[in-house]
Amino acid sequence: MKVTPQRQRIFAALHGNDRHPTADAIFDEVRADMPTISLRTVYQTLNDLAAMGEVAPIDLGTGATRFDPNLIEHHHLVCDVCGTIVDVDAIAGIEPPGDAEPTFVVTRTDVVFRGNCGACAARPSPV
Amino acid sequence: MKVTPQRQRIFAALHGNDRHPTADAIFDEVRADMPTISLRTVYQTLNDLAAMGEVAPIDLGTGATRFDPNLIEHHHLVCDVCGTIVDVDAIAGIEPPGDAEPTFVVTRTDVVFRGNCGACAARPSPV
DNA sequence: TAGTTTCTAACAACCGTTGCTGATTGCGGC
DNA sequence: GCCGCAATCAGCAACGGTTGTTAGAAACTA
Repeated sequence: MKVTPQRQRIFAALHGNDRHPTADAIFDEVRADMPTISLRTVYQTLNDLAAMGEVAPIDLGTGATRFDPNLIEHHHLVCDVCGTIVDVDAIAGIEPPGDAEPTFVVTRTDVVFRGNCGACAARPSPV
Repeated sequence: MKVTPQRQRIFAALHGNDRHPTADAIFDEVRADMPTISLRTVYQTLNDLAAMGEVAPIDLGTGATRFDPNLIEHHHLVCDVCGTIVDVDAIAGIEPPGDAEPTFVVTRTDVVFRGNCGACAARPSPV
């Protein structure tokens, strides 16, 4: 895997960002420096990084896949109003009730808390 | 909201099905009885039912929105190999760590256990 | 029966993503 | 320095899932 300027820039864009950007957001940011880069390259690089375990792709039901440079196990708060995503520490001890599907082997547990972030909860409902 | 044959059939297809079908799967099933129904009508009806709270749309990262007639709060097991989805009872007491984002108001907690279902775990890895 | 409202079907469009392809780049060997 | 190979990149087209639009059909009301 070669270290190309495109990849360096994409990698940097991810790690300077705790907003869980979409591929499109990365594309916009990188394009500010490299006007000729293509969206295709961004997708390709993000998928490569994900395959190497350098970033975690997450799908929070917001329509587009997001990429998370935080590799430590954690969960997410998602604001239904503004779409903001916030990391929270993983919670220990979550597992399926023992009487359900005892043969299922769990390899990952995704927890998403949905609701309103502080700013949106304080604000009166949007008109 | 009128009760039309199309809606009745779609509603029935959902409630006779615990596989969390996609709109497309519903479409195929209903079309067996009503060859002229359009995919558009299925989507529209499913969205209407969801808006009324009669079914719950769920996005488990499988690419398409699924519809769950089970309205009681519950979580899901998702097999990474065969895509099977199984309901499990909700787990009490899951909430974000108290020291994180204390102003966030949680309205819903989605938990997805990913891994291998019994059949897929038992089977030797697919060649 | 005419008017009004609701629903349906068909089509095209949209979004996020990926397959394909030809051009480009970097690197090792000679 | 030159050649050939392999990897990469950009651009476009295409794909799956979903929704907007619209014209026509159906049902309900007065």
